[in-house]
Amino acid sequence: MYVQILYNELMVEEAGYLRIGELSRRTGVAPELLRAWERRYGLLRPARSSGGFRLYSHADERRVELMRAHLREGLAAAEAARRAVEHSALPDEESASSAPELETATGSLREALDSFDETKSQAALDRLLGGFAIETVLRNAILPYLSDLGERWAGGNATVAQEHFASNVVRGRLLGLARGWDSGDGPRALLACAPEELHDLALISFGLALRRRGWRITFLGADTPIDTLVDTARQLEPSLVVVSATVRQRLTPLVDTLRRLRRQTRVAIAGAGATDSLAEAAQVELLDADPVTAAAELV
Amino acid sequence: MYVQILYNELMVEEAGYLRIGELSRRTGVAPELLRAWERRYGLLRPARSSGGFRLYSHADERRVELMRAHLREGLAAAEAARRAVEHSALPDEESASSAPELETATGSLREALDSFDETKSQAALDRLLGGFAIETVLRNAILPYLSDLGERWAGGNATVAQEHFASNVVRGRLLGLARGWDSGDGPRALLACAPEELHDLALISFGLALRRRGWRITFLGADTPIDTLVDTARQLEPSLVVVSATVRQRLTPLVDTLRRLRRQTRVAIAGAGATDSLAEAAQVELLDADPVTAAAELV
DNA sequence: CGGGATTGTCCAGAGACTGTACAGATCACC
DNA sequence: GGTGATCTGTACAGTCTCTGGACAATCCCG
Repeated sequence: MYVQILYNELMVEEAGYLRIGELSRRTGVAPELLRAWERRYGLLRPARSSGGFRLYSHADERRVELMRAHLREGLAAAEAARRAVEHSALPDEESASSAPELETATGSLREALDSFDETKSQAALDRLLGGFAIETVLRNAILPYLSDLGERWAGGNATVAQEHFASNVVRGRLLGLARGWDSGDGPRALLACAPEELHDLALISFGLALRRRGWRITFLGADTPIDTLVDTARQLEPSLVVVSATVRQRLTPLVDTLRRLRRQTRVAIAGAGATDSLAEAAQVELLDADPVTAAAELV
Repeated sequence: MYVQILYNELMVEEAGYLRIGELSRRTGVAPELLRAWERRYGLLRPARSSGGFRLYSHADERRVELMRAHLREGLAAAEAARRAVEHSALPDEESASSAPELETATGSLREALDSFDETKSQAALDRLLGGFAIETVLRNAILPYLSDLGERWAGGNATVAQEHFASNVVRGRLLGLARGWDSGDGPRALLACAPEELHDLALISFGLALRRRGWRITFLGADTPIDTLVDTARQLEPSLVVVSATVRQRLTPLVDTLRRLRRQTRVAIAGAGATDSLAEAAQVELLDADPVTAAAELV
């Protein structure tokens, strides 16, 4: 199923569909500048319409976002572009023969994690992260594997130890990618799991996806008491606070506090435990898509 | 081995990327002075853009930080530069004269973590891990900081959020160092925190220290149910199982199970919650030193 | 204390880097 | 056919950086 989704996305990407004005509006970068970046640094490789208009893909849009993020960090334009190009796999690289490769690598990741083989797991993650954009890896490999593992556990076909082992390998890797995610001058997001909630990987994924869009992330992690979250929000004055939980019960007691917090900051709840009615009761936003999509929709 | 890894890392990131203005902003050293330090002491060896602009690498940035630290200590500029160059060329050198440097870097780590500054924290960790053996960093910087943070929290001088934030930064870093720690052909250790126990950093530290002595590590992490630990021990047949907890109560219910597990494997308990009487009751070993020392004494 | 060495700062003129602007032509769509 | 968007190519201004040397404050040592 995920492979199918990937294919569809890639088709759309390959088809190219944004003209320069629309890309400019979305990214806030002047058309002249977009052309200059293309000419000078090869940042973008738009397809062309029959009449010669540039047609940009999702990947192009992402590259512009990356470029802007790097500029905010203070890098020179030439260097920012070099990194943006390097860091986001070229669309043809990611599409042509790679959907099977994605599937293969995901398969070996699953196998390695299931059998407590850390070294092989890291190698599989290397292949994934080396060949695909991080959003792709999260959405198509890591997150599906984790939720599948949860289901297998519920069905008695996986152990808690496997889940713990896999979580720690993945957590280390994701936190490694998170390095420096609080730098720059984008809006700041404060992320925390609800009290008693120990599943932080989806929240880290969300942070990474948000980071790619220029946000600054402050991550408090699992089992964060609501009082200290409120205090920290007051101290850091983030543009957004996200509280995540896998089950409803862990969010229910927070409703009143979140509603109060809502008066000073934008607040959202996320995770399988975040329901429509809870969001309504607390008068906060609901992030109900997968972490990568949620980050994309947030902007 | 770790030195080798570090070297490789430095090689990879050797590519220049910061222009002089940005390096100046980041380090707080005027551009003129940066050029003067390069000209007079050879402190920096920036690459050049095609047009002749200096392009500095991470290593250069670190050298400037080192230089500044030495200047703050009162060294003359020439001497400070000499040390900065020498030290950054030999990251594993732990001379007597570097104790102040260890202290300085630990200070900036504390400051950065306390104020939710992830980027600065990582930079401080870079300096620590670049300049000292990992055991030194764990024993003299990271673990003391964490226990101090715990005490400050108990005394009302630190928040849970600070503890959570710091834990996640450090956890990401340590798990990054843990990469591949299950490979090789040494004896295998299976590490887990007791049920409900969420503090896993000391246990990770212990795993890293053990790894340096040739062990293979399988890490299950926080809040591991005892049943799945026993199952996994049966499956992996490790040479040693370690269960860790910060308070006694989390180990007490495990005594009987551990005694049974003892019949098939060597077992130890660790952490502040592991007491003499518990170890005796369960007939298992007691690791009561700090993680690094405990690993050294285990052999 | 005096004199030399050290060290942080400053400058001018030239060139590099980068965002923006414009002219004249073409394209897309009603 | 008209209107708005986009095309190419070039130009330009503002900012940053370069080199090489000068200079004043400070330090060190006899």
